[in-house]
Amino acid sequence: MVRSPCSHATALKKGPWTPDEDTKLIDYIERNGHENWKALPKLAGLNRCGKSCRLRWINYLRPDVKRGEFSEEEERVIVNLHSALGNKWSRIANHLPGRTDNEIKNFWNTHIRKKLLQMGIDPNTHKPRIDPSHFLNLSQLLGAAQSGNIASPWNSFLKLQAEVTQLANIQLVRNLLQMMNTNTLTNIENNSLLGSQNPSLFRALVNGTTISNTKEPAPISQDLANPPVTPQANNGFQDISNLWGSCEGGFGPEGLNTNGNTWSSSYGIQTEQNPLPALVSASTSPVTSIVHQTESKGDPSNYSTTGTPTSTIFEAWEKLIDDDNISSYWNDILD
DNA sequence: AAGCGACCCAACCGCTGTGAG
DNA sequence: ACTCACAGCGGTTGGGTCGCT
Repeated sequence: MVRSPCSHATALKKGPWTPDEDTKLIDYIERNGHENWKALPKLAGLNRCGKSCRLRWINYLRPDVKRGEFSEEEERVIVNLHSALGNKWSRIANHLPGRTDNEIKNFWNTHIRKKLLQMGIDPNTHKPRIDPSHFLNLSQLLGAAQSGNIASPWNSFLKLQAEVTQLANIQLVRNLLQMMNTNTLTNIENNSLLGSQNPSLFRALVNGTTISNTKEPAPISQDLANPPVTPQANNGFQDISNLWGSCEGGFGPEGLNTNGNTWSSSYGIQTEQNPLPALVSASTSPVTSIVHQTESKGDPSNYSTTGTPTSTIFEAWEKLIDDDNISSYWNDILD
């Protein structure tokens, strides 16, 4: 392996760049360009290696570098792209004019990563950090609740309400996971998603509908068709899928789920309609209350531009998790 | 005000990809 | 086919800054 000249050129200066060095580098590149980074420092009168000059120019001195805080839109794009591309910072940076891979990488590690972790989402897999055993416990709880002795109409109502609430919560988890595993594979690098928040994506979250690309037949790149997926993440997905299958039976034939579709056993893209019916009324579920708030705004396209409190996946999660009524419930699932 | 730890980010390091010879 | 040199990428580091005690 050929080592970088910088690694053994100890006579060359390292560390932070001085304003004088910056000026020299800018002046030279503006006059002569940067076709040969190796030769550039000597020609520009800099005691730096070419690699260092290149990095300084690309990450800081380039005139089109955008400085300052990342916007919410940029953050959203980064998350969407990262969910499909992984730590391909350079490719992500291609979609954010003026932002460098280094800057995006730093922003991810210092801000987004923490944010995702706080929300109970694994920043590597973009899936909720779920211990399958918790889901088993939940399944058992639901089964026990359903098989409990119903002593009175009031008791029956309370049980039904609890079940409906939990069903709605589970459906949100399901929609999130489905969306993360479907939408990101089919829509990333598609301008309809990157340019602004995708209304379909949010509808999928709140309604349980599956994103499809019927309006956007843009070809899927090879990377997106075969995204990097860790075996561990895949297993977790299957576990949840299986669990959901068991929950379907548990909720009975009263119309809560009658379609019979099941999750794909892998990261295959589901193109059929969502097997789940519409959620129950908003008054009975904290989840559907979120849905209700948003849908009441009318045109789904409004979700993206008005900055409503539930306009992103993150915010939907945050709202849900922050709700005192169900915080303990989510802690069980997400912690 | 001082000490300390957490955080941020520019820069470095080491590796891979690629093209020329 | 092979070697070499360079560009580019992603992970990591360390110095500066900030906030808390």
